[in-house]
Amino acid sequence: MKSEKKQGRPRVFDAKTVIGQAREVFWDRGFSAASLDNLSAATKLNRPSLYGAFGDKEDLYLDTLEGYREDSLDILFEALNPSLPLRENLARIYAEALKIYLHGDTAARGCFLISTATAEAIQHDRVREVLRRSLNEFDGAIKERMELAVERGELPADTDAATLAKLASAVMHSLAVRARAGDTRETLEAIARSGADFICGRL
Amino acid sequence: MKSEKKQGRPRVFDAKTVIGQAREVFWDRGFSAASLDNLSAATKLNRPSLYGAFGDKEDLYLDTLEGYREDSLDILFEALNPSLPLRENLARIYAEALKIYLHGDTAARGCFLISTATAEAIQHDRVREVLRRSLNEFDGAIKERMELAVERGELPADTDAATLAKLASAVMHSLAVRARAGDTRETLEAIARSGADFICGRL
DNA sequence: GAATTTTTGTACCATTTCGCATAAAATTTC
DNA sequence: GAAATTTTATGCGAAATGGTACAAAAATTC
Repeated sequence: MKSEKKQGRPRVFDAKTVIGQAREVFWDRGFSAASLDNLSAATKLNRPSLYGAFGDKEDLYLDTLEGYREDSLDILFEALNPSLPLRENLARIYAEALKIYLHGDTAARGCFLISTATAEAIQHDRVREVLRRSLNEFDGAIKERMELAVERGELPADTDAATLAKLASAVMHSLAVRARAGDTRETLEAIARSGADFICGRL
Repeated sequence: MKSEKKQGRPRVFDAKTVIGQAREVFWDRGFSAASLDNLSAATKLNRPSLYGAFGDKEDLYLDTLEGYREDSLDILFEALNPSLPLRENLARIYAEALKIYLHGDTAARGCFLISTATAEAIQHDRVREVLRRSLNEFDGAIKERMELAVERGELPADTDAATLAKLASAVMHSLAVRARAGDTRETLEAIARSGADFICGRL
C-alpha cells in the first residue's frame, strides 16, 4: 500500500506502540484523570508530537479504545475455536479475560473498556458509541458460536442464541468489575466456572 | 441523641440533600471530571462550605458512594421479600435496577458505583474498598435468599448459594454497563428476564 | 546542494483546578 | 447585650491543565 517513503523528517516512534503505552496510562487513571504530562512521560513523546500525530486527548483515548477492542476481538475469536466443545470455548474466554483483568502494578486493572469508558460514556458520545459497539460485537461473536452449538446439538434446539450469548458476556462483565474491585483470583475463577456450567446447561 | 442545639451560625443546608445533589454531578461526569465548581453550582454551596462540611472532593465523593450503597441495599432488601417466589424476587431486583440505570437527562446513567467508582478504583484505595464492600454486600443479601430457597425446595438441594448469588449479581452488573453504553430498555429487559429464568432453573 | 516538507523540542499562554485565608453574618451561652 | 462559636461569602493564589507558536532538525524531491 504505502510503500513510498514519506517526505519530511521521519517519526522516531511507532504509532501502535505509542497507543499501547497511552492505553496503560488511561487504564490506570481513567480518561479524565490522565494528564497530557502523564501521557507524554509514558510515551516519551512531547505534547506537540502527540497532538500532531493523534489529535487531542479524546482522540488519542478513542484510539486506545479502538486498539483494545481489536485486540480483545482477536483473543475472543481465538477462544471461540469451533473445533472445541462450547464448554471449553467459554472456559477459555473467561480464562483469557482474567489473564488481562488480573494484571496490574498496584491493583488488578479489570477491563479497559468497562472500567474507563463507562465513566465517560455520558459526557462523550463517541466514547459511548465505541463502548456500545464493542459490547455488541462481543455478543455477536459469541452468538455465532451458540448458533453453531444449537445446530450441533450442544445446546437445546429452542435456545435463544442471542440472549444466551448476552448472558455469557454478562459473566465476563461481572468478572471485569469484580477484578477491579479487588476480588481474588480464586473467587473470580469460581464465578467463571459456574458461569460456564450454567450457560452450557448445568446439572 | 443530639437534641441540644449546636452553638454558632446554623447551616442553611441539609447534608443528605447536598450529598444527593453532589451524587448527580458525579454520576454524570465521573469523579475526576467533576469540578468543585460543578458541585458548588449543583449544591448551591460555595466551596468553603462544601469543604468545611464534607472535606475535600474525594471525601465528598466517598459520602455519595456510601449513600448510594445504603439506598441500593434498602431497595434490594425490599425486593428480596421472602414471601414472594425467588423468581419474582429476581424480577423485582432487575426491574428496580433498570428503573435507576435507565434514568438520565441526556443518556441512561447506569449504576453509579459501577460506572464511576471502577474508574477510580486503581488510584484511590478507599474508593476501591467501598466498591468491593458494596458488591460483596449485594452478593451476601442475595445469597441469604438463595439459601432460604434451597431450604424451601425452590432450588436444588446441592445448590451453591454463594456462587449462584454472584451469578445473579453478574446479570445486574451487565445491565449496569449496557445501560450506560446505550442499550435499549427492551434489550435490557430481555436480558433480565432470561437471566432470572436461568438462575431459577429454566426448561 | 537548495527548496520543500514533516517532525521534534522549547517555551509559553490562557484557563481551570483545588484549596484556603480572611472577614462578615448568624446563632447560642453567659 | 457581650463573648464565643460556627457557618457563609468574597476573593485570592499557587499549581496543574490542555493546547499551541515558533524555530530547529531531519528527511525527500528536484
